[in-house]
Amino acid sequence: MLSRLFSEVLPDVQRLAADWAEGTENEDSKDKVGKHEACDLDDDDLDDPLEGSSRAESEMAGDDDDDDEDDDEEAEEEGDDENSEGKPKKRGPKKRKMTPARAERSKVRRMKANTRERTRMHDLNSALDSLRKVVPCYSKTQKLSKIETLRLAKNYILALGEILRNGKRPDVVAYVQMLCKGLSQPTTNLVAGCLQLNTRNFLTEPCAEGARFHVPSSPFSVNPYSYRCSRISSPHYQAGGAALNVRGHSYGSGYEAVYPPGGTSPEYNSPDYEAPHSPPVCINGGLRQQEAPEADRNYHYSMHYSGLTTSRPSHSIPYGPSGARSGGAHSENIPPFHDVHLHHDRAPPYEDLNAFFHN
DNA sequence: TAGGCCATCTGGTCCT
DNA sequence: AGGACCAGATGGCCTA
Repeated sequence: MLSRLFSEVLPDVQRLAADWAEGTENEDSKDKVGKHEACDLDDDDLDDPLEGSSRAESEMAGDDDDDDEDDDEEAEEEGDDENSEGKPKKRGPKKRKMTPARAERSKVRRMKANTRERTRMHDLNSALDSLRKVVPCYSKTQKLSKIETLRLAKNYILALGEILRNGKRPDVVAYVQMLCKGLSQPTTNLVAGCLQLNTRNFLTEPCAEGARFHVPSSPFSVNPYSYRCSRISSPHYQAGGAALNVRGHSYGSGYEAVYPPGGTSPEYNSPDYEAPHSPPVCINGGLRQQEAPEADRNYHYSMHYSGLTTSRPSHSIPYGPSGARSGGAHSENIPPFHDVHLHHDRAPPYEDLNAFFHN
């Protein structure tokens, strides 16, 4: 599975990087001119505040690539190292005067370095985009942030590892719990929505009956942080979690656990599964409860993903068009599914999970 | 307006 | 020497 993942991702990354290199070459040079001038001015005009520091030294070292045309400058620079101001003479390489020629070379070097760095970061972002496409849910319009993408990918790998290790069909609830460990509330909702789970169900029902997979320090039970993710905490993602406030509020009614039809008790036993290093899921952090309009609340429809229909009615959770769960005492805002996909537009979650065993 | 996220620039360090 | 990688700084954009 992992090898498949890598074999899928790597070509994508390479292709995307190549595409980008082609497509943005001109853009880059344009960009360079505009933005770098200011920086280059800094280089040339700013007095170095770190006199005698490593920065000054490195600058000197960087200037060692002087060609012959600087040789004639050496003589006049010799005198500069004499401590004309009475300061103790500095050790190490002599600081050379920033002649126009040297400044020009320094500028060129810096521009080249900047371009490389930009390219590198773009490649990194391309790789992240590829990663976004292979983690359990993917939205074209609401991208997961970088950090959330990495967290989700980590959880995904761990979850797949659990599945392989146990060799058993997992419980969807526990599976989603694993996926969402340490993720922000909006991301949690996104993933849960992708997997056709009511977020709150697994928030409030941490384990199916008999499940051994328990998150010891479950991020769903306590939220010491208020972690907010502006990128995906857009109105689309105003989450049901907002209604679930762990800080002394009770939200007992209206919750129904959603278990897979005929789902077996999960046998997760994951001692290796580390507690989240990142701010755990935010139950109410920064998210307002959004009550769906009455019309929405009364509007039922089966979730439909692009190219995906659920064959299991009991997995179809009635949601309003705005994502609000209908018919309940609470609203449940779920991401807009028209552009949210299980990666590769695969089958519904349970078929998805089954596929893990048959690969 | 504050905070999160991001792109970019920059200098330092390490490696080839 | 030059490139890759990294982390800090900065400013812009977006959302609550």
